[in-house]
Amino acid sequence: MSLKIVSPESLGQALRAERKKKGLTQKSVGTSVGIEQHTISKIENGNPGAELGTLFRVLAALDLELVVLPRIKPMDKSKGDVW
Amino acid sequence: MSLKIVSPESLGQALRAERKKKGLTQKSVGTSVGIEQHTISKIENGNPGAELGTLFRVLAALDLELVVLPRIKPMDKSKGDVW
DNA sequence: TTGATTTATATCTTTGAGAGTATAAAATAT
DNA sequence: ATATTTTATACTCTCAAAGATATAAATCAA
Repeated sequence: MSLKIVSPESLGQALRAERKKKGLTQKSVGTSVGIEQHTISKIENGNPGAELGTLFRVLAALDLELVVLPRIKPMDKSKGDVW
Repeated sequence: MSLKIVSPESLGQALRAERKKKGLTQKSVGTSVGIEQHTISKIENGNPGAELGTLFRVLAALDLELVVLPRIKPMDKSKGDVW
């Protein structure tokens, strides 16, 4: 269901969740696209220095794609917002 | 409308489109989140070595977020697929 | 067309990523 | 509980990102 991804940390969480959902290991994912297991580990743990090239290889391995959306201001019901 | 983003190139295109939609310059975007103009230029031009930290700063500057989705297999009408 | 703004390139420096390899720690299975 | 698998860390090496600064090239406006 892919919640808001706004940081290397939340991205890492999403990637790990998708990988587990598919029953894959960091090693198998890495091997399928030529990336070391330790690199996958670091990305999933929120490494902000990870490279875009690496990210997209992981996405390819998991058969995922990205979408860019306007940030959704999380509604605060106490403020009486109506959506 | 944010098409499939599956590479540093397509990501760069999306970022550039969103920035222009908001009428901002690479410099203003960079300044707002502490990134050099030339760095924004490289990301928009598909630099695969760009860092995730940099990407999310740009997204913050543009008030955008990411979503991870399963890759949509582009339908081939000639194959008689029905969706 | 000219002048100004915006974007692309370039150099030098510092810093860290990822490959390759190894191993420790944690999680899973038997 | 113990063996096995998976994930996290560590170290060296090479390479390039981004900062800082400058300038060329392209785009836009008067």
